[in-house]
Amino acid sequence: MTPIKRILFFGTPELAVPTLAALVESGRRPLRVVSQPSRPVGRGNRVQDPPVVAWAREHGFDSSEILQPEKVRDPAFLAQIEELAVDIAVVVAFGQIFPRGLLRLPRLGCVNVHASLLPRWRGAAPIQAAIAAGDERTGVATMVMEAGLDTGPVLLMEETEIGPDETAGELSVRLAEMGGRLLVRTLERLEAGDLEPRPQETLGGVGGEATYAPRLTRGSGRVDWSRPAREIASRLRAFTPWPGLSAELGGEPVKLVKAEGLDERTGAAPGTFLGVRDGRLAVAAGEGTVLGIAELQRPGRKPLPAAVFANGDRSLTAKDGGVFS
RNA sequence: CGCGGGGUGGAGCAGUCUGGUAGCUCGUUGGGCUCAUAACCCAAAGGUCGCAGGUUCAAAUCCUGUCCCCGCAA
Repeated sequence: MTPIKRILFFGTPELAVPTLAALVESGRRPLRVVSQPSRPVGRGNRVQDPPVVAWAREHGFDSSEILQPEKVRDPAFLAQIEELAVDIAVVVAFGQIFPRGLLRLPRLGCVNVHASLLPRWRGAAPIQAAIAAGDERTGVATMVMEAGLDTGPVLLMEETEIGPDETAGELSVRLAEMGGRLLVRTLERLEAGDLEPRPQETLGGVGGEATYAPRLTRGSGRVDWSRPAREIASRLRAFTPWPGLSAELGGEPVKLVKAEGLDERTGAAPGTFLGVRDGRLAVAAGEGTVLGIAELQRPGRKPLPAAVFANGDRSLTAKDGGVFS
């Protein structure tokens, strides 16, 4: 028995909130909640607290318990942490790389909640990467952090299926909840002393080979019409709700909001608009496949069901129009 | 004063730069065709062009102000 009482929580976005909530609900209220600094965000450039900070404030954490260091490797911040003499640090989607010094500070080290079946999809965007790659299963893992990014030994891992129509946004919500519960179980078992960290190389390929999921870039992804429809649809789900996937029609950008592969073949050039099928725009994709776009959006406009979009959009009916690129 | 898009009949849009009393697709209503139809044909109804003011012989269109909606700042 090694009681784990003195806990530090590191997290920033919405994705991290359920984990913090699970900690608090399980009676392990962190000593401090650490997030990225509040920055001017949103229309009008107003300063907004990150979701984790907002949640903490609403749940009884006062300002002295919330830390928002510009850089965690700042000596003053590290000294502050050292003084707290914590047992463990819990990290989920924090957004800054931990220096070695910080990794060593907690008595039991730092535990990260990562949304993939390690060692598959290490890195910043594991959820999106899994969907984009067409994976049927993914999960969450708790692991002991070490200097390499997401390379540390795994404590617990839990799998789940990726729904055929599930978007990254939807899957994130589920995994965040799962991650919170998994973390609590991890702490319980660490406390009980019956949990051995397993190096990722010894996991027997649960998550497959080690792969890396790079941070998604700002700005929308671009449809590659030469790819099969199913692949385009997977990428779309992975990039929903952010950063989105767009194409060009009639010289203007269009964002795909919802699409799927159709049971239809065509000899038409990729990108060619084939007509409306059951409320979807059928567009030729790679290898003779056909993509069915159910919902799409013009810049500055709201998302429209394909049938409605087709009524107003002239590019589709123009003599030489009707080609996506 | 962070950057940008938009507000035109019930829905989605064009028209605004190069002022001249409003157009397209869908929907709605009536009629026709058909064994029948969400299909097709014909016809009709429906808009103070966000709001206010200004310029003009004339403003959806130009100018000024104002309200509202939305995207981005990863």
